[in-house]
Amino acid sequence: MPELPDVEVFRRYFNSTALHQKIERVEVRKEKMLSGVSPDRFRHEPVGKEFLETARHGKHLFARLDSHLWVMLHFGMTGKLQYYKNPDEEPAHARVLFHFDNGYQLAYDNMRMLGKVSLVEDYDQYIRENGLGPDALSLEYNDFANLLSQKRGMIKSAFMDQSFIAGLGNIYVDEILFHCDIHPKSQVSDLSDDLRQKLFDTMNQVLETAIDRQVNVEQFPDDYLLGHREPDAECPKCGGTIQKIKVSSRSTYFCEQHQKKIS
DNA sequence: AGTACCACCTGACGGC
DNA sequence: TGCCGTCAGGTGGTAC
Repeated sequence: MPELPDVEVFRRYFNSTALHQKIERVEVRKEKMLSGVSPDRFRHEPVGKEFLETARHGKHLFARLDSHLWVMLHFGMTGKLQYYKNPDEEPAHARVLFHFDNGYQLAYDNMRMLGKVSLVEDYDQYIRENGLGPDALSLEYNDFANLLSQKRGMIKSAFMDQSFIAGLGNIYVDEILFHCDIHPKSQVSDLSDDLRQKLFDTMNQVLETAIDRQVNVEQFPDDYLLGHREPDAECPKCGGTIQKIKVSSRSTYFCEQHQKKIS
């Protein structure tokens, strides 16, 4: 799941559950999930502290413990959070757990373990060092247009590139291009000013809609591609046929009828 | 700089 | 039933 909207929903969930609870113990079940911090330090440093606030940049979630100490959570393809008291509510692949003194625990669950968990001292420096571009939802149009004008290659590849814009992934890039009537293999350099504006507006609209609906596919508007991601499905916008292709080796769905290559 | 491919992991599903 | 290939909403490295 976790693209920007999912991570934003996780962040709000974190805020309404684990914030301001005193940490009694940190359990690291899969040390491989940790990055840039020793298991020993990660187990001990948060103890006695509480999470004071959260922040999100792209698909990265940060929870602040101190003025210069954040826990960073990245969810890969299968990560999620669960806050619970009763042990039988523990998710199936809990890899790291924060135990609070109210008897609850926050589990970082990640079946495929493709994500990472870290301790970060300098938030801005972390974003810089990890080559993350500006967050997709905090971008002004002028900056967006400037970035695009310096970018080359296929549109889908560009929007998937986290160093270009942080937060979009396979699903939401397809969704945005679907609503802009743009073929995913179109070249960035072929975009008109009007299309740039449309891409920007659509990006914001799609991300905000997904967050607003809690990333619950059932509640997405009827004309969204999500929910019709299968070959030969009927396009919910124009009745055309949904095609499946590979773009930079990722499965890509689009409507062959209304998404034409710009040239 | 862009692209193509492999690798990291686990699990679900379809075909034989 | 069991084995096998393929696929999955992410990212990092490497080679052309």
